[in-house]
Amino acid sequence: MRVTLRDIAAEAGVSLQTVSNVVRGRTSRVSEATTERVLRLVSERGYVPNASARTLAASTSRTIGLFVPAREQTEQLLSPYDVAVLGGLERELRMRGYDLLLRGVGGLGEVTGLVQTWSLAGAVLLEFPEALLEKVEPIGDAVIVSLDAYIRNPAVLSVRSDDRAGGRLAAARLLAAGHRTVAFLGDVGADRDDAAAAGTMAVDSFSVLAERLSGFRTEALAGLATVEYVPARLSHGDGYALARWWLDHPGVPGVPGVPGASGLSGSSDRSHSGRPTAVFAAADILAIGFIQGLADAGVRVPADVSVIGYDDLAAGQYITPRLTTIAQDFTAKSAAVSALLFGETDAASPVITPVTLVERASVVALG
Amino acid sequence: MRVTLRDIAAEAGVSLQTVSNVVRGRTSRVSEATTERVLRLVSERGYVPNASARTLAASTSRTIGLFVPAREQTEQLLSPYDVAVLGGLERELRMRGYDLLLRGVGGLGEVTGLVQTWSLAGAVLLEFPEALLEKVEPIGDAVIVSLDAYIRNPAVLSVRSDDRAGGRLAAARLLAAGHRTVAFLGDVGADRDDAAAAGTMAVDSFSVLAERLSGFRTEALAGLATVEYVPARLSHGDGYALARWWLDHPGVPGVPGVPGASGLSGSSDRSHSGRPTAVFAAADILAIGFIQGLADAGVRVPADVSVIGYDDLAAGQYITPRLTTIAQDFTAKSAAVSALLFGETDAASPVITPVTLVERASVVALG
DNA sequence: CTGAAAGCGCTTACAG
DNA sequence: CTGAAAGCGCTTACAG
Repeated sequence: MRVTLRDIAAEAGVSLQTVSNVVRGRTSRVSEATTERVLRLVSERGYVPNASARTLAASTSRTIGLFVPAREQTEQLLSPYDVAVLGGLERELRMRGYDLLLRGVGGLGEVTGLVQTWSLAGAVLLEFPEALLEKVEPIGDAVIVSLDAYIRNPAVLSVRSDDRAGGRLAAARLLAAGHRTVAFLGDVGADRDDAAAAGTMAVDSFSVLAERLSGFRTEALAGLATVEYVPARLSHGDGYALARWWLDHPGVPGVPGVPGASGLSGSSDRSHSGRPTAVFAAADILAIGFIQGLADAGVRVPADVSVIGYDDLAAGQYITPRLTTIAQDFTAKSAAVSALLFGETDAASPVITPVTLVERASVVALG
Repeated sequence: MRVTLRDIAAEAGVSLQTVSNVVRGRTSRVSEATTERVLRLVSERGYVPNASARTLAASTSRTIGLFVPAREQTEQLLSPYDVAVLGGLERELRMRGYDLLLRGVGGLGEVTGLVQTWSLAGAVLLEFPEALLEKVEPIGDAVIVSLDAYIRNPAVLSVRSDDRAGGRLAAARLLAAGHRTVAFLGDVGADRDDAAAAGTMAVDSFSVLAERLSGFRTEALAGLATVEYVPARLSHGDGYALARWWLDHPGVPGVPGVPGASGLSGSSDRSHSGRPTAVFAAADILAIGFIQGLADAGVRVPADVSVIGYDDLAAGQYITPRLTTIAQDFTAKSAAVSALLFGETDAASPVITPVTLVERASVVALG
């Protein structure tokens, strides 16, 4: 039989309520002597609180839901990016005595249901489309936090990296290496206002990418470079397929088909649009796929094209050449999510986490 | 205010118990008419069951705990292998109406506590050392399932791949390619009986790897090959570092320092122990690290050395050359865990899942 | 096939 | 600083 609060109370000769107070650390209301006695009993008898009873009585649990869109059977529930976020978050919650419920969901209704069923204290929404996030309505007192979304919905707090700065950093790095014909890989999606105007939410926008592109373009243009925008989903497969785009690209005039043609070097001709000598892939997974696609086609990175990624996933260090990338601060991101979840006053939504350039081997000076 | 069973009962004009029966699908005890009426009300009023009340009353929850050893702050909670297992498991549980609690733990005491606190129906233990698993004691009626462990403890069920067959498959593949000097990369750990004799459990054994080695060695020896055993932790870093081992290896007599020396071709001299021409890394992550380490040292895979892995993680397709490997059936593994968890009669512990050779590009015929 | 009672183990006010 | 009561929303026997 499991030992309950009542058992401890009986043995200690105090009321049930006193034991409850001690167990929850409200020792200011209890004399030192009884606190000590109760604590000893708790440890001796191996008392563990019953979370269900606690939740039922308090109508809130020390549990946070982590929700991810449910995938096809063959796909993984969690992307490497999700895993990076999850690691820090689980740790953060554990330190605070909270537990984590992990679920793939098919829609907003499910998250509402789950939050209610479990009396969750909060929910974090990973990889939810912005259009969906805009529709979220408050669910009791649960705090709802999204990652990497640019939304107006006050019911959903958010944490994201400084995407625009990241884009700028990437452009600056390529500019510094002498590149003047560059490309952005990533799908910015439908324009938010277009979608709204069309009266539909079916068309989603990916503002995170739009921001990265915006920062990248601004900086690149200021450096007198030509920027090409190439839509692509953030997947290894899309990156891989993009090798074709690069190969089929009209070459530099006068130097057709020759990658990294020296004729481009130092060029500041903005109207000129030859094959990019450097590429900014808006996510590492995309960059990795792209590099592999090129490798399979016999194109060398960075000798023929420089590539810079975004995220700084571990996988970026496992490829050849090691990926130069814009690193996210995953620890800061987890901490921010948790600060928002627990209503810490120093965190105001949206929380924007810093971004840094990680120099490795996939970007090289032109010429 | 949340709508409860009692609200529905009042509106429907039936007892609370009847509503409970309908909601739980025990419709055999309820007339069709009232079932229908109750169901309509449930959906109209948006009733969702309260998991805490349910768990408290039934003293068991529809929740499974997934426990992983807690890591250092900098490490990720979940390895790519864990992610592969988790994906299928979460889906399996979701289909059955179960939820998943994910936790990093510091010891067995924590899992016991968590199982009790949440009245978990079951727990799955990922990456737990076998020595620890042997010490697990029954926790109420909770089903405890481990992955990839060879244990005698009847309190812990287990699911693993056919490690020995996997080892044999790897050896057979290398043999078929003409390799006769091969190596096994992976840490078999302390011998189980040695550890027991020493009266300590601090020294752990890794039977999964011992089995893979055993299968590999048996098959390789039967093919008259020389097998070298090289201890290494299953990490990218250890694999990377192992490039040194290969480079510093005494070369083939008469052909010092020349990798893949043709003098070796077709050799069946078992006493001869030159530099391995092929390597079986007991986990993909190790194989990937090794390949990169070699690449950085200017050694080409598979031209200079062939490499075969184990697991078939997605990452194996993201490197150059694509990794030839022994694939685990993660879907089968998830299904088996779930079958064990829910006491399906067709599943007897240990469940051994099949393994297959996935041919890609990192193994090539010698010479 | 349906109903009234007891109880799961806590917390939340409210008294002393 | 400590205690007795009520109640959270269900499920589990047990009656009819």
